[in-house]
Amino acid sequence: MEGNGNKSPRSPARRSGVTTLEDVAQAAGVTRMTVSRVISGKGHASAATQEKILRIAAELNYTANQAAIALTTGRTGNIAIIGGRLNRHYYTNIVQHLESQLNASGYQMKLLYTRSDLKELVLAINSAVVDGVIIVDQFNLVEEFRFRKPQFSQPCVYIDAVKYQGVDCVHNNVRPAFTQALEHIISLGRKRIAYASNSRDSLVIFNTEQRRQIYLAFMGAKGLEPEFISARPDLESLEERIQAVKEHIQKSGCPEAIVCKNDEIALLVCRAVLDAGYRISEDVVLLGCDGLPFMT
DNA sequence: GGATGACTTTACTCCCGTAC
DNA sequence: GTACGGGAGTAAAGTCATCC
Repeated sequence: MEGNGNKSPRSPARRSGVTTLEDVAQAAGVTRMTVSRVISGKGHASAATQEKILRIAAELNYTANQAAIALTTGRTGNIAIIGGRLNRHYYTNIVQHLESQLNASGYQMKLLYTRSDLKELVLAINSAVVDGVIIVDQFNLVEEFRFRKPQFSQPCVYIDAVKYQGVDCVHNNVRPAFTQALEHIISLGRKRIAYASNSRDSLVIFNTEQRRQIYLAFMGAKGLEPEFISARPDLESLEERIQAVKEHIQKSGCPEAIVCKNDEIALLVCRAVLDAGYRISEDVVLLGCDGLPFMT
C-alpha cells in the first residue's frame, strides 16, 4: 500500500535546499513515518518499499537533521570534550582515543577548546546540544559543573591520573607501570635515581603529582636517597630550562638514572644530559612515562 | 468471512526562537 | 502574551493480504 504523500498535512515552508524526510516521502509516495522506519531500520517495511526509499534518499542526498532528532528524542549523539592541554602529546593521545571510542559507540565528539577562561566553555555548553561532557585534566571545571548542576543535566565524567571522591571519573592509574619501570632501573644496578619534574622545588607542591609520590615511596622502600631535578617552569625559554637541568647535573654529577614526570620533561632532560657530556643508557638511564612513540 | 500478522498512516509531541 | 514553524519520533489506529 502506498500512502497519500502528495496530501501530506505538512507543507513546510522551506528555508533552504536541504532534503528532508518529507521530501523523500513525497518522492517515494509514502508518508514520513515509512521513510523514517526504513532509514532508521526500526519497524516493518516491505523489501520493495525499502529499496525504493533508500534509492530515492540516496538520489536526493538525504541525511537526517540532527537538530530535529534532538528535538524529539532529547538526544543529540554529541559528546563534548573539554579541557586537556592539547599542546601536550599525552592529552591529544587521550582525545584521539576518546574520539575512536565515541565513534564506535555511535557518538560524535565535539571538542571544545579555548586558550582563555575554560569556565566560559561551561557556560557555553548549556546552550550547546550535547548528551554529555567529558572533562580531561581540568578538575576546576568539574567543580564548576557540580556548582551549576541545577541548570545542567548532562552527565559529566572526569578523566585524569588522580581519583577524586564524589565525582564520576576515569582514573588513569600509573602506579603499576611506573613502579615496574623503577624496579627495572634497580635491576640494571642503578642506585642513584633522580626524579625530574617541572615543579619549582623538591617539595611536593601538588598532591596531584602522583608519579612523584610513587617515586618517593619507592625510594623510601628501597632505602635510597631521593633526588629531585627541577625543569624550572618559572623560566621563560626552553633553552633556559635545559640549562637549569644541565647546571644541576654539572654541579651534583649525573645521576645513574632519571625518571621524569612525563615524556616532555624527559626530552628536556635528554638535551641537558647530552649537553653536559653524558650518554643516554650507558651513563644514565632516562625514563619518561607518557607513551610518546620515540620514547618507548 | 473471520482471524491474524505485516505494513502503512494519522495525530500528536518535542523545544525554542520569531513574528504578530 | 500567544501562535506558529521547524524536522523527526512515538503510540495508536487503519489497511491489506493471506490463511484456514
